[in-house]
Amino acid sequence: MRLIMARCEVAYTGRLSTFLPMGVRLLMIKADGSVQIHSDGGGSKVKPQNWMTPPTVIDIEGDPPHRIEVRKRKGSERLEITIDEVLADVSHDADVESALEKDGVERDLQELLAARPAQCGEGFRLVRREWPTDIGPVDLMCREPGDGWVAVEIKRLGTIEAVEQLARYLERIRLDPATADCRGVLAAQVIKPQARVLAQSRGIACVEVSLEELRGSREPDLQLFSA
Amino acid sequence: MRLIMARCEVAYTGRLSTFLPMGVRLLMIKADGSVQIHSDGGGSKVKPQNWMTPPTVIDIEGDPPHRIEVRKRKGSERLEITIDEVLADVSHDADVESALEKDGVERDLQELLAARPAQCGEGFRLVRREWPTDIGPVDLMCREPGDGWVAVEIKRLGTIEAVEQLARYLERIRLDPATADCRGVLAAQVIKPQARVLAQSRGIACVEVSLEELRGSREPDLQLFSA
DNA sequence: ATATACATCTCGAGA
DNA sequence: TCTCGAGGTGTATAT
Repeated sequence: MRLIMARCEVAYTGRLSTFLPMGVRLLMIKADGSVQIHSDGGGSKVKPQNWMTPPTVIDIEGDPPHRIEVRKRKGSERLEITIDEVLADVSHDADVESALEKDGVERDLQELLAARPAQCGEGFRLVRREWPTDIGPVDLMCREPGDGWVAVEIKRLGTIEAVEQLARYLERIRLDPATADCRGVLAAQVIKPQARVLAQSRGIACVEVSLEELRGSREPDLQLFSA
Repeated sequence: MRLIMARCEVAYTGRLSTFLPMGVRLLMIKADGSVQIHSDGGGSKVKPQNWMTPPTVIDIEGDPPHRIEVRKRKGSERLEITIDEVLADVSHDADVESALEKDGVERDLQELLAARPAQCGEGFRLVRREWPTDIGPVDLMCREPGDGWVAVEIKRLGTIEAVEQLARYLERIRLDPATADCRGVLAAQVIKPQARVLAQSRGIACVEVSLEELRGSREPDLQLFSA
């Protein structure tokens, strides 16, 4: 990783055109060929003001560098950095291996709910995860106590988009006479008020579920024995 | 801006939980209180492996630092950095003023199409930009040669979501008898194949528009005189 | 402060 | 290679 603190101006042309006037910024060039330009807050906070994702071709002219050109290996994007003054220029070997371990993403929620389908609705029994439709898989397909079908869409955050997505699935599922009666349930850790309203008008039920409670709860089968 | 190259491990708890095992990484602490941790490619390229957006409270323990704790000023997010070895630690004053000038974002596209509505469809005349509905404004409302209404949704990239959004607007617009016959047109620089298919089934027309051609074309009025 | 929509979104999985 | 969907999305704007 090469870090250059420099007074520079930056022009990007590609998906759109941008220009960043002369000023002091950090140029970060990673081993994978990605490049990013950071100011000290101001406009951008965590996002770089300019960047290019790999694969790239990087052309550094001069030592100390006075011009850096970054091009995408495929496509016509170009980042042109004109350097007035280099204040610092260091290289370090940083870690490239260890992966970030995540816990609590949508996948985890889906696994927990697949093991405890009754948390999505009274008496729900899981028929299958990732139930296929011709526009993609529904997260959970269950049956209610009366044997009616229920499609469950799982999200961390329940939005209007999630409701629309489930509505699209339901359209397809109901085309099959075998599942023509299928209901829809949106299960999420948090459900936005507007999503709730739209779900209501689309006849879709909403359930908020807590990761902690799911983790704490025993499996339904075990609860039977412990009761 | 403070840049620390360090062998460290990072634990984040908040919206979810993550853990990053010991390894050499760049810690970037900006003047605005934002913090980001970059590896040298690998998993993340342009995105930091961990980060926190301002406003934050940053607690740096030791000199050289052996532990850094970052907390959100509001909420319960926490980033805990345990440092084994500091390889470099420098501070610089980077630019915080100058704004990035952009050209070619959706706003620009909307302005150009508002001035040249016929690019969205033969003989379209603009009635108004940002036509209000009770769920948000439609980008352009036009009339066709036969005086029928057309709602135009403008995107840089035409996706399924864009089609659904326009479909929601059309639902509302058609509730008003005055505009019950309203058609829909999705105008974008690029339209995804799946979006095209969904648009077809929703009775929504698709138009791909080029920023360059829009810029190059004269206004319809001027073309009349030049012809 | 909250809600909404854009983004050079980025990034990974799957076909 | 392309397409689709998730993201600790981030970020700005309007309410």
